[in-house]
Amino acid sequence: MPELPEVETVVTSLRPKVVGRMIRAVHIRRTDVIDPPETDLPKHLTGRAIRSIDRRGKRIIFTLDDERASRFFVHLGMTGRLTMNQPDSSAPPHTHVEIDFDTGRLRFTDPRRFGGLWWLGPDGCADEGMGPEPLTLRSVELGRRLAKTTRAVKSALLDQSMLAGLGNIYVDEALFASAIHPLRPAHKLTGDQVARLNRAIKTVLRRAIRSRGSSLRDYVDADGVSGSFQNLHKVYDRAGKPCRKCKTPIERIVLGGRSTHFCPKCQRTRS
DNA sequence: GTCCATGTTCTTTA
DNA sequence: CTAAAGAACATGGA
Repeated sequence: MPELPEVETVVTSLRPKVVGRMIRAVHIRRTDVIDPPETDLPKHLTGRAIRSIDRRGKRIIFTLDDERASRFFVHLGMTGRLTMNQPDSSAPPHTHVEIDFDTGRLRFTDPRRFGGLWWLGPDGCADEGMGPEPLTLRSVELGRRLAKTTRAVKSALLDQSMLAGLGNIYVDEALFASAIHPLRPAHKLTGDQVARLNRAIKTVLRRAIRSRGSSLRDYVDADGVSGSFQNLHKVYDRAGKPCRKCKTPIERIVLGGRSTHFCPKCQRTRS
């Protein structure tokens, strides 16, 4: 479900509800979504206030208002939700963690449990294994990174240590917007193609954020509201439908085990 | 029953 | 040794 635009939307919708608020209680309903496993989350969080909430890649980072700036982050995996609810409201199925504020109950639910909560501790840093942020990345730096691998550009862009925050939807959309074939080896992109790709990534992500993300199945923001960018997808989940630019049927292939959508006419630079 | 799914990580292969 | 490809994880919907 959640890629950079969805996570950004969760963060901005959650921020005014939790920043500056005191944590009154923490309920762990499944310990195996917490990492490290022995973390005593209620001990760390109860009585502390939230200083800030930020996004890094697909991670939602909470910084506590203690003198040591303790941190944890939530990753939504495929089906995770982070929503603010009425105090004392009862938990729906697959609720794993609840954090109570005076103003409401923050709830992490995740049926597939690919997501979780990671305790980072004092001065914790959520950057490990994360590539640069795509919204501020310069074209030369993207090119420098892509030149280091022979993998298909689609697979390279999905790698969070290459670039942090893109997932299957937005990689397909960005490759279409820059007219690059997903199978093209990353190191073979021309300078012009890298520049186009870098621009396309930013444009697609900004538009998706403006639409509050794509809701294909599970995704909602902190208020439980769906996004609408799925209506503006040009290739993702449109196999067999006419390309919005040239009417050629959109193709679907499997690349690295992931469904991959592209227009065979608009995205011809294959090798 | 089958296949598929917005993500990550571990294992296997080259 | 490293990079790349593949499998695995858990659940629900079509």
